[in-house]
Amino acid sequence: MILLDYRDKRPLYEQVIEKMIQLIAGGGLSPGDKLPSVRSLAMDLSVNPNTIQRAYNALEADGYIYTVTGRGNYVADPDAWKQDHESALEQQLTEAVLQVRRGGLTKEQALLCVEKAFLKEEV
Amino acid sequence: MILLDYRDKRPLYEQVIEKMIQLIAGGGLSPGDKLPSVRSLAMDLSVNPNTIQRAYNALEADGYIYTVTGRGNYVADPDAWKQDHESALEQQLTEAVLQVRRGGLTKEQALLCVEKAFLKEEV
Amino acid sequence: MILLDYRDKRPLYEQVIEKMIQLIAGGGLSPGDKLPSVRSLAMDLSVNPNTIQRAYNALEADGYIYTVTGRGNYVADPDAWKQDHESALEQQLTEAVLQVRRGGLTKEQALLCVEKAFLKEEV
Amino acid sequence: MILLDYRDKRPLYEQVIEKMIQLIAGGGLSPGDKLPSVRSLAMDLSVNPNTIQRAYNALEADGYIYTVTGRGNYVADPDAWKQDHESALEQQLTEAVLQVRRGGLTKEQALLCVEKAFLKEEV
DNA sequence: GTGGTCTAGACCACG
DNA sequence: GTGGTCTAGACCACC
Repeated sequence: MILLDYRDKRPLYEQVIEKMIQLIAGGGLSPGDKLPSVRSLAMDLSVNPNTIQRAYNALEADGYIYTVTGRGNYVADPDAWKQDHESALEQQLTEAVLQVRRGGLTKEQALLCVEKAFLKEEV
Repeated sequence: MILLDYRDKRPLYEQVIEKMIQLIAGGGLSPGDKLPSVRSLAMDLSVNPNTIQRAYNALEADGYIYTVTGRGNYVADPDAWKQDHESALEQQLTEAVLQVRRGGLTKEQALLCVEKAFLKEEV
Repeated sequence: MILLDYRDKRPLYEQVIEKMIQLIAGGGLSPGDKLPSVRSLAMDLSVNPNTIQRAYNALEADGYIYTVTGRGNYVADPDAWKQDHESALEQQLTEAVLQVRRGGLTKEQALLCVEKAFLKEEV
Repeated sequence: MILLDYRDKRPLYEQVIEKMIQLIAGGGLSPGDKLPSVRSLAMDLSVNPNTIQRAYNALEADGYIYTVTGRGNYVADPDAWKQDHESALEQQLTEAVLQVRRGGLTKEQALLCVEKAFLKEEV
């Protein structure tokens, strides 16, 4: 369901969050679907349950999932996060562009990068 | 000359590196110019000299500056890093775009972000 | 695993880097193998952990190893550095030959030195 | 007469020694020729006189020049250093070859480097 | 005075 | 316990 990259410098729970959001926003998981339990996913990924718990907490705080104590975690209704999600992505990208602009990259080069990133089939 | 942001999560020396590269690539410092000495810059920023040393070492390793022991650090010839620098920036941005794309952002939205980031006057 | 030469004028961390590269390039350490931890190697060599840290950082920057925070350091995939490594060695040797040539050594004498250096069994 | 490279990591006096030996062994300076005075060469190179003094001392110790107090420094008779000089160069190169060999370079690659270094016209 | 290296000891994030 | 960062203070080489 998810594959972790141990060479990635970011904390593992951030990777879990990112992958989960991708699954949810990409349609791999539909509203109401049950997420794997904290313990089982932790086993799957050979990771400490705390790591998964932390990720699920963050996902719930951001409205992507909701938790029913004693039953499990479920994908939330899209209405709750759709706009927030997109504006967050836009802000993230705008910040990245600003940074390379500070480094001296021109607008044309930046636009080319966008084109290039949207060329490849696989994501 | 440089201002550190203590709320920034990244290590201090990385901030120093980034700011210095911006100064050099942006023309604030010209080839042959002398950088502030390790100790004086450390004093200015209220930071340990080792932190500055580390940043200068990295800048030298990447060809942005060169060091003359007992004399100081100087901005290197642009030929050495110009292409590497730009291709690194492009790769960085492409990676960022790919990431938001995975999050579900469309190409149109991405292009808009670039426009937006290049609108503002200040950098 | 490694032996430091305290009479060597070069910094200790450079010696560690060199020995590690020899171990990796020489096959003494295979891709995926775990390196000794920063602290344990520091203990072994009676050296400050920072010194080892510095060497490992350099090795990672050059692609010889990769680091997983909280887990350890591992030998990287050879594809990443094999060509870079050889071309660096060749450049280093060519530079050395040029230097003795400037000193007046003939090509024949230089070739003899190579033969001599490849005669001895031990490396 | 001599040009210093401030980017060179070695001490300045070592550069002066090397350049002088090249001049002498290469025939740019003949036995009996007068070297520039410590003070004048120091002025020329914008360097502290101590640096030149140190180089001249080393050159005299190795038999390349001889000093007449109050008169100046002169190129010595080749018989004094010719063999020492060559065997020193050979030892230096052999050591360099051993080092790249330890790094995994093959004998064939090493021989190629020698050929390459002797191809270029300029020295 | 300059940069460079090393040590000692502290704190943090991750697991 | 793992690596990573930062500080403080010392010593060295070069100039």
